[in-house]
Amino acid sequence: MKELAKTYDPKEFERRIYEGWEKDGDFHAEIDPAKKPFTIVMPPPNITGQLHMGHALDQTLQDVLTRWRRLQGYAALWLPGTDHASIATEMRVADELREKEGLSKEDLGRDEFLKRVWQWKEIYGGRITEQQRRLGDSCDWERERFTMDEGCNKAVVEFFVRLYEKGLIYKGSRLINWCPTCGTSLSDAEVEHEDLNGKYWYIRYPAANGGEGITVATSRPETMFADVAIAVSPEDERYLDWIGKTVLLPVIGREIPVIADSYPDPEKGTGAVKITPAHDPNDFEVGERHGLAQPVCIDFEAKMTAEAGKYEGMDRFACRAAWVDELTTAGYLVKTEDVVIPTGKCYRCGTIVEPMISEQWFVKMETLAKPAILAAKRGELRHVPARFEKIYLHWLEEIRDWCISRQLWWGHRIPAWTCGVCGEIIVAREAPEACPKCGAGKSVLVQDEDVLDTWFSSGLWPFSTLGWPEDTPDLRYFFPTNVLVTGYDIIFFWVVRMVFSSLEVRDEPPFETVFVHGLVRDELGRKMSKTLGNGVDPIEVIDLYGADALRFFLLNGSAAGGDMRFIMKNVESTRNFANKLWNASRFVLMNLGTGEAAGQRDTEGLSLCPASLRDEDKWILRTVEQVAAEVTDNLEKYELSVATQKIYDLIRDEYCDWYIELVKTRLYGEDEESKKVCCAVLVRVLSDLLRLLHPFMPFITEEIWSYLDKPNKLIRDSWPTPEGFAADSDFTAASVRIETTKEIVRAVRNIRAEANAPQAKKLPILILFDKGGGSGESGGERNGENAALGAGAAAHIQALAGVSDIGIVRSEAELPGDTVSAILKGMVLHVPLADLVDFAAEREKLAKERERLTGETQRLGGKLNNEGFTAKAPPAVVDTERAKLAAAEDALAKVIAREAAIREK
RNA sequence: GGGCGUAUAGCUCAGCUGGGAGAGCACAUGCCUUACAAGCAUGGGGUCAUCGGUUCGAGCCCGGUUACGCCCACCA
Repeated sequence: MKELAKTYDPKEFERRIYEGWEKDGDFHAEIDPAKKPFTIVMPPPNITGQLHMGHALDQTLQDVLTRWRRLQGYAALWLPGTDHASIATEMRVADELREKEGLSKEDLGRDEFLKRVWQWKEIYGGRITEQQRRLGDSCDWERERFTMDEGCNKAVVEFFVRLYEKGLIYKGSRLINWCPTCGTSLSDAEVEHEDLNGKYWYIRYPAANGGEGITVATSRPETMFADVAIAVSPEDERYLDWIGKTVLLPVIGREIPVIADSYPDPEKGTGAVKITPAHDPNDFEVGERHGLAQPVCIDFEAKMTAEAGKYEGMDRFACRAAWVDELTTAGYLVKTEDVVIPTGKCYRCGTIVEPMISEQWFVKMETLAKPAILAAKRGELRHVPARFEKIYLHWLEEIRDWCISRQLWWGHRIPAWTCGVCGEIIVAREAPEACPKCGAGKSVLVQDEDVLDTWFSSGLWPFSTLGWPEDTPDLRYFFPTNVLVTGYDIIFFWVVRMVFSSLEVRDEPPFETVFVHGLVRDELGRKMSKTLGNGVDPIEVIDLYGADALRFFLLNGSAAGGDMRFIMKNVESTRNFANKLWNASRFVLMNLGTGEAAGQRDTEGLSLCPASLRDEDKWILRTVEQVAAEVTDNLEKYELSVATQKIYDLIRDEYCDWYIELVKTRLYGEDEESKKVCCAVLVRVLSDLLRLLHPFMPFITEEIWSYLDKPNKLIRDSWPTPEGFAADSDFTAASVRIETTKEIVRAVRNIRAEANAPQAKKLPILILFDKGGGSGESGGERNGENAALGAGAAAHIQALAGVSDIGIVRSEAELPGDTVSAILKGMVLHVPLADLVDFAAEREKLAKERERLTGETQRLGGKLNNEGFTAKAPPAVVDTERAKLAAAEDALAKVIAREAAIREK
């Protein structure tokens, strides 16, 4: 006979359970016309490294949703994969190459370098999927994808060509963000802004005719070498006379015009702005408007060009210092001002980005963004929590053309060829055989060296992974997907791109819901990062406490898109919860084991004949059903942490602390029939609890389930469905009786603890029922009293509260003098404690209680006398308040009576 | 310069569409009760940041203030 081990040891079974699922294909989603599909496409982790705690949260949320829907009978597909992460991976591999072999990627050459990256991908990609297995991810590994696999590559090329053919992709020379360290262009999203301490240098540009000239402020004096004009506002009276005249670049002596443009703001700086089209986005636009030249004084390595004269070859910042010195000496520096400068930095390496003019490929955003904005506004795309829609819309409304070419090797090569003879650009799905314009042969057609922004391919992820551009069965069945789970930090990087890409080729959003979660921070609330070294490895936590405990902890703390702190010690409590369930199950199994064949352990199917059920059985069945309904509702609303909490309470409080305790007298008793019934209920309820908990704690639930001799595995079983217990008046009445019993037990325990009565000593109790309380039956008070408590109540109270005898008294007069009392609904409970009774303390307690109840009755009375309340509040609320008042008045009367009774003691 | 979030028990945080505040940890007391000391029982502890408004009624809705945090942004 199988027994659960004495201690919960997740290491013992988590791997085994996972291997079993995988081996049996339990994660595989079959297309089934009889079932509804449920699809989540996993945000592909970068192959740059390993999963961190944020991934663990992200993955757990997705796994909960997937497992839950799978239990509900959906064809649930969670499609996994990894991202090639063009720039990030290339940097990592190049770093490794430099450190280990002292080689640059150029030393290796493109082909050889790419081989190395593919090797890296094998190692790190495998490491990531291994971590996902440890977490318990129930994703369909048979459908695993990679953003650079054949199918995804095909999708990227197809998408590129289509956009190009529609005129939505163009090649042009424009001002882009350039990272001198990574040696590539960047999209706007890849630039992070940071406020740095800097200066404004006020520099005088003398008039060409030898006059005083114009003073301008600049934070970047080193760009002066590429100045082509001074711009002023046409409405700025100070400079009206200057328009059309010229000034000289100080020291350099080059003559530049003063032009009028709408860009300068008279309120800012000196009102006059130096114009450097090649190194500033605003100036670039001004330059375009006025047809100005675009001299370049900083090159792609952030060094000064020949334009800077003697500074040629100098680093841009070194040049700045030297140049300011020279200007100062020459008397052109008017003043300086300390100021914070918002500075753009490369999101990968932190280098200050240099705006550069460069020929790049761009996606025209305006036409693509519009439908994506509409989809959200029409509600075809829902954000949870809703406030994140603002971030999404804001980004789309502000969006500018997207620079998609990168001067890198690792990524999707741009499907464009240039004809060496006539210069024609050919964009095609496959390498062209000849130039369509001049007919030149293949040998002179050169493919663009650049690769695409990594987000270009991830934007296609929800459908490229399902087979697009082919019209596959998977695509037809599983697309559009149901929900996208992601952190708020990549909404604009990624979510918007998936939406407009999908709208472009599929004419519908790629998912119904974007479920947004927050970041996992360290114990001090700081972002976990490599540089701080404060990251916690999920695997480390799993090794210590188990994957289930980690998952439950993450879920519990991940409410409503907010950030959460990861506190290692607190994972202990969820591990302890798992241990609790483990032991409760062990207890149930031990009791089932007695004298029964192993094959009969699954007593769930035993008909639960209502007549044979006791109050506590009905109560727990009803409670579980209610909570199951609530949990289902919470999951539908993506309130995962609320659901987690409810299941926790149900298992811990109701099942373990109450039901199992209530049932022990029967299990240890002589009544075999009753024993059988409660065993059936124990197993039945345990089964439902395991079903409810499985999405959250998949391992332990599957492991325990395996001891229940069920016909199938839990992962493929079903979600609990209501059977009408909650609505059954018989079950409801039984539940009320159990709640009363619990009240009495708690009251006795309280009295015992407060009075310091020995734990082991059995105490008698006396119950003074309210006059007429619970009666109404012809048999008189006695029957009414029994009805209030139920047949099994006495045994329950005796067992759980350490009570010897339960006496019923009719009046205060029948009581012994030395009791401690508790005022309960419909009764006063007395515990005779003889010399242990502290009447002074008792009076104090009662006085306090009287005060509280007096306040409460006044408050409620006032409320109910207020016509505004009775007229306007919903009837149900008024009824509740009336009942509360009645209860409070009743309790108050009893308190006063009790006070009177012990006044002389 | 815009936008957003958070402020609730000593700590970390819940609190669903407004009807007198909860959990975990910590703390105190008593228990080796035959599933569990990774446990059981009991208890103490909160003018729900602040000011004002709406309402019969506000932790929750509205406005102001303060503190901390985040995001976006091409201002010399």
